[in-house]
Amino acid sequence: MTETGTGLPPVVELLWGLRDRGRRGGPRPALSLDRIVGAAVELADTGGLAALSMSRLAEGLGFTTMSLYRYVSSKDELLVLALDAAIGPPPENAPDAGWRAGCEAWAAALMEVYRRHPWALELPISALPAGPNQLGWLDRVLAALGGTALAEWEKMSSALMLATYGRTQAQLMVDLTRATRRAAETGTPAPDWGAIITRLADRDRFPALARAAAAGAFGPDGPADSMDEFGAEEFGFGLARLLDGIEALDRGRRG
Amino acid sequence: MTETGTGLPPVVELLWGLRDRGRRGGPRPALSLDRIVGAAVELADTGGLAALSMSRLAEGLGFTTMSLYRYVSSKDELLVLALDAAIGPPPENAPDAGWRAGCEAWAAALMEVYRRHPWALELPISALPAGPNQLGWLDRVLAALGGTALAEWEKMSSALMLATYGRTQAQLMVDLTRATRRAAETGTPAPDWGAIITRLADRDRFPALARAAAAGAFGPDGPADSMDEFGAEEFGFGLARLLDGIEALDRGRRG
DNA sequence: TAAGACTGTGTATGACCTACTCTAACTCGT
DNA sequence: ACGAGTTAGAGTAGGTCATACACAGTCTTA
Repeated sequence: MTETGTGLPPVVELLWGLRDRGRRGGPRPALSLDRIVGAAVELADTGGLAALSMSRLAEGLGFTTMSLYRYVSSKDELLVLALDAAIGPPPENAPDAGWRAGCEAWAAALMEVYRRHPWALELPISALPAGPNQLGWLDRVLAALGGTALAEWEKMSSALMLATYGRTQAQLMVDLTRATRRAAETGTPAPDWGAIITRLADRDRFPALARAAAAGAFGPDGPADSMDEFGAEEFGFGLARLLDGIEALDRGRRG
Repeated sequence: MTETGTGLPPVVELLWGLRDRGRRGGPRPALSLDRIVGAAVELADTGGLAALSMSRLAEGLGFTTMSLYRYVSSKDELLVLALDAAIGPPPENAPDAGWRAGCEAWAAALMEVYRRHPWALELPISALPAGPNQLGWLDRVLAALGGTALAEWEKMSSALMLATYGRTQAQLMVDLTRATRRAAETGTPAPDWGAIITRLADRDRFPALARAAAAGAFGPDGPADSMDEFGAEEFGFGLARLLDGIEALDRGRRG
């Protein structure tokens, strides 16, 4: 058994590097947790989560599969570590830009992280964040929200909303680019969600949906059609509403 | 090959039951897609996504594993079908309750769906919704938003935000109950995220986080601690902000 | 220098998804 | 009524995956 006595869950200890008790014997380790996690991130970056198997990972490192289990107790544990590593340190806040701009920059940076590591979107968000990088990001958005008069728990809730927004928006971006790229590769036209909906949205059964489809709320002329236009209007709509809502509360709090 | 000539993607055809060309020969089918999908939902409901394997599913139905592949081309396809089936038909809108109450009720109903089928939260949201039930839900929230002066694409974006909110909130609920239940079963105390954060949030490295932790933004006294209090304050905070933001835009639009 | 601990290896197991083949059942046109 | 064609489900088998376990070699420490 590996007793470290911190009382923290094992994954958290690994995340924070609290397992580095000095060696008490045995061969000098040729591998390291950092190398493993780094290689895992790289592998997932290039081939997606499906490409990240313990055997492929070990092979890439030049070790046997089972050697990885000296550093990680399960693949799930490794995924948690890889996620925190992929997220990386948070961006610095511009100190005097106002809380709203700070939140916007933070959300944009988060989306950029997901764009670079799309496999992070495939991971089910199982537990609340506990890694140093995840907490770093959380700290930064809480700091940005420090410019408001919200209570601390309200800032926390707002931070969660912002993080979710970034994740969702990144998901849309990634899906779109994937579909576009696949269409270009295979020659088949990209399955056009707008066209599909327009076809399926029966006017009697789905009146509101049919109206939206007819108005081009999605589809070839919708604002979310091409990657280029993606940033223009629709991109920031949800974020703007969310920040408006926070701003309204802030104004109310200030009296 | 199975040419149906609708031009729709294969999964979509299955979702909408467009594959029911009459039989042209062969034994009378003893299985059916509906039975398979229904059993899959049931299996996932009781044992989670991990319990849903093609072999277990077939065994429960009294058929061989490979027989399922006469109805479904891959497990992924089955998951899409199971998801739409689990979601079920949308709730009816109260006609004259106002758009805000409508959206709130819709979000609550969505969370209830996720509570009943927590495995749906484990599915990576791969593509945009296209199943009849998913489109039904989308139609209902668009209808509720019909009470605003928003443009159609703005309603669509708002609907996405609301759906994401419901999903995220359900995720939190499910995580919480899971942790609580596991703690009760094993006797070990539930890993208290608040306590962990409080321990890890160094005042110098994570000042804003440390402040939040000190204020009890999470932790034993935080609003999200027990399942009972969960609904009280924090529960609706994000939704309220979101709806405030939409309402502000609506007021602006109305002049 | 002996004891003990630890690292990486090799082997093995069971679960999983799914491609392919085969047999028997059923429909339809004649 | 019958033969041709089609299909449903069974059976087999292959490949990948996560991981449990035992072993041999290597380094620290007393």
